[in-house]
Amino acid sequence: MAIKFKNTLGNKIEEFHSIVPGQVGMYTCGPTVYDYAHIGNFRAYIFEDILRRWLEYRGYKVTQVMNLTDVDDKTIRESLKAGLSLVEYTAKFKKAFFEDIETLRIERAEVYPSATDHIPEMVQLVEKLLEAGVAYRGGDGSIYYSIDKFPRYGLLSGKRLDKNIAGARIDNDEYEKDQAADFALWKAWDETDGDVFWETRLGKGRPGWHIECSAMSMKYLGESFDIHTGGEDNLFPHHENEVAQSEAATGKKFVNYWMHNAHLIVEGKKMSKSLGNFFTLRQLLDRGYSPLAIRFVLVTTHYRQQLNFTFEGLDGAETSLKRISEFRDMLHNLPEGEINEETAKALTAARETFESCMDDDLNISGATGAFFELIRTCNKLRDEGNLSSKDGARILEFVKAFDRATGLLPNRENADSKAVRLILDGQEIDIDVALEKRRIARESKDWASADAIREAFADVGLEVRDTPEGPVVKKK
RNA sequence: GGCGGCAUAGCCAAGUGGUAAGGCAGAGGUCUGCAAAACCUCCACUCUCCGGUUCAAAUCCGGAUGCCGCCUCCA
Repeated sequence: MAIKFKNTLGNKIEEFHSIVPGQVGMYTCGPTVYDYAHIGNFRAYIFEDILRRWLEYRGYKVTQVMNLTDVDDKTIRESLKAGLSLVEYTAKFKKAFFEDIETLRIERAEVYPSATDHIPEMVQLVEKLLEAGVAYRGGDGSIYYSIDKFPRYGLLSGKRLDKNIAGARIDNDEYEKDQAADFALWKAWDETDGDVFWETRLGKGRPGWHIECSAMSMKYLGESFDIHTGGEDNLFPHHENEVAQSEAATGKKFVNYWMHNAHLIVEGKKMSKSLGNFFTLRQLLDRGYSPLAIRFVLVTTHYRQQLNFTFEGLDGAETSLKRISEFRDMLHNLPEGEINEETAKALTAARETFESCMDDDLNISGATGAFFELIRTCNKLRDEGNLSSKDGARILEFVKAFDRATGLLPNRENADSKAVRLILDGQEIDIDVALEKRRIARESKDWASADAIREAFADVGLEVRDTPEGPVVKKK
């Protein structure tokens, strides 16, 4: 079955077919590196991560390009405020960004181009647009794109120029431009830019925001490529402008599939600094939430559905992850035996549901539902004594596949218990010794001593569970 | 004002014509010295509301209400 995606261009769900069979080129809108990224930003990056993981799962070789916007109004303003050069300032947040995506287990893109490293490419593209007659120099020396020259303008976002755009902005300072909705390709330097400028054939200045994505995507992915993603807010004007710039310059279709993720809200409200519900990843980690729980919350809601981020949900995510983790541990500790037909059937069903849900425009909620159903079925079979290590090995293959697609599995905690020593009655003792002491205490029904030993385990973050096969020590 | 999206239990959330997945939380139970884990049972006769189409609607159509996004570089 083919993968299907909701294509913003045309606003329909379509079968996905790449330009080159077996390969996908995708451009995913990345961060503007002027501050630490917040969970709303990460929702977009996680959606893009799930997208690339699923394409890889289905056998595509993915080339993902994610831009780093390191020159724009905000980066300039903040670097000036901080008294740092633009390069120094943005370097700090580039580093933070890479740390954060690592924390959230977001797979690395193939290329992370920075805008400031691609000024020549942008200049060249702007020159092409000037030659083509769709760009002009405004009264302020900046170069603007004339949207009247591009008949398809508005096709992607569904905006109609006559109705909305012209009337929407009431900005009487826009005298430099022919038309209000024209946008800057190249911004002539002025004093608010400080020492941020490039001397180019276009004059002294800096690139407009939209041009970097056209220039860099085409450099690394070609003039036409498969997928372009971003948050829904980028649809207009950013992506609309990208299409206009790119297609006017090349005469070719820029992108085949556009995908946009919905925003998130926090506790039912729009996330904003003034409401105090604005969170960076780092703030949530400081509150003690695990990276994987945050990932779980961001991953398990369909990307086109507005996500309500709640702390109750975050707590629930921690529990859900523990359940998955317990399940995997269980599969590693099964008795010898033969393959059980019932297990094989449940496994096949779970896998098919999982995969068909993901193929259907990345329906991750349905997909994880199938996975949890398998967990319950298998746990039950295990309780009944109908699950063997052979079954376990097969199921583990699917568990690994689930992890490849979602990145949700906790690290396997092979609690290196032997190395840990406990403090009991002020004395340091080995785990094995403690367990033996506890066994003796329990045999003589000395529950107080037995519980004290369990407490000692708890003090070093370990948990003792009594099972029919004897005590098991696990990390908490 | 223009355009678009969404509304399913305490919370998160799937389901797009055939009679409400899944997770978390909660209640009771099995097992256990106690725990933990796991399992079992219960937890939406109903999908914001009002009409309509249909043998049949959470699903399609119309209307109302509420929330969200875009319409100056915010994922």
